[in-house]
Amino acid sequence: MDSSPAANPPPAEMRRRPGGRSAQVRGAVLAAVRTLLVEHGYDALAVDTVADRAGVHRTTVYRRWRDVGGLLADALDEAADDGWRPPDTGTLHGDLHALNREVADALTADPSLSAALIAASFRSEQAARALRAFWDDRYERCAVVVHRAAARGEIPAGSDPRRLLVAATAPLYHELVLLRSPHDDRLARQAAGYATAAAREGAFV
Amino acid sequence: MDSSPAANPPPAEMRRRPGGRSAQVRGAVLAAVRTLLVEHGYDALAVDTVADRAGVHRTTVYRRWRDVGGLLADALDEAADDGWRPPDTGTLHGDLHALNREVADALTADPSLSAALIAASFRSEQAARALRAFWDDRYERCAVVVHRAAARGEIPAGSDPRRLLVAATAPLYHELVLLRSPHDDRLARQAAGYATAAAREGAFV
DNA sequence: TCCTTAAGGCGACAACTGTTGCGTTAAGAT
DNA sequence: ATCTTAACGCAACAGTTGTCGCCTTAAGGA
Repeated sequence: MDSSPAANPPPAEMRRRPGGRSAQVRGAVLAAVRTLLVEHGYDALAVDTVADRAGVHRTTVYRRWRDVGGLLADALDEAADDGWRPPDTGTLHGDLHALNREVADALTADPSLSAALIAASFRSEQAARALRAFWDDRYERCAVVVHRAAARGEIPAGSDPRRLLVAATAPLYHELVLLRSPHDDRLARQAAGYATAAAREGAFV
Repeated sequence: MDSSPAANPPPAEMRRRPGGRSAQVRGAVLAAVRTLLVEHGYDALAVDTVADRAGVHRTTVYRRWRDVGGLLADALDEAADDGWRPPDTGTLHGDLHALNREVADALTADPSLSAALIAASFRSEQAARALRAFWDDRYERCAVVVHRAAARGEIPAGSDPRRLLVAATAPLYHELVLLRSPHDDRLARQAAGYATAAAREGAFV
């Protein structure tokens, strides 16, 4: 490749040794994580298995990612930069319902990255941090849903977006993740429903 | 049903060999579980550690409880028969707030049995089942809170107790368990608040 | 081209997890 | 008092998880 002596601008925003072996290893390992997760679900995600599949030595994975949670966290970070945008259906209830449907789909997908990360977050500090960052980002992006509703006059101005959004989505997480209830679209709709009702009453100002 | 020739009344409700060695072993093991959980938290709850503390052989624990989740599940079953009753403050909001305070206390206790069980439920089917049964029981007992509110005319008759209770408690679980937010009594109060508001609007009928 | 040095490869290791076969104990029945 | 048998104790075992020290590789700078 180009080995020009002068004017050697760093190719990307990555420091250290950008295009080198490290990057290749990281790519191979994260690819292995994704593949194994899709093929065999969370249970297949042992550090050994991932290293094996990536053609990399165990110790390398242990040193760079520490545990399965670290692997998932890194994989999530890479995936979080998608240009996801919240739904815009024209009503608060419609937006929240659509949002809850997305949440339900993510949680009940066959090998669910979300579910895997939640499980991992109880065993790995890295995974817990990544999950929290992911959710913070999502709630941030969703704030516009609440602002639009306020602008339309559906709910009082000054309603706290995060609290409203948590109120709308939490029952779904509670049923699907903690109580392991079977998935039912009524859950998504009803949760959106009473969050909307409470918001109209000014419960989030 | 009973086809025993002579009247042979079973001494207690436990079958098999009630007062014998099995019962002693079970008692010792569950006591060890409680002790270790209080002293060192969930992390100290390895099968080996429990067996050691109980003065019982490892294999015995593995055969009877299978894993840590099984131990926690059994410990929870024993503890679930306390005569717990929901608060009765005179208003729906007061009851829900008091309830949420109890939930928050249970979740933020230093070594929290609840938190340990939630974590274990992701790794053990037994623990997941026990936790679900525990919650079902609690929601059942709490239904009276909703019925009283309806009787007082605070909320429409026919409001679904379970859905209302989930709506009131889920945001708390979401913040404390999933998002790991720092504990703040406002969480408990606000969640009780908008569940009450939505209930008044008839969102749970 | 050569040098420096993170990062990766390798093997050994200890600790933990879970299972199996077999002998022993003791609860409850005759 | 004796018998039967479920449950326990025991030891050996295999598989997994995570760490360590040491050597080798190759990226990037001179």
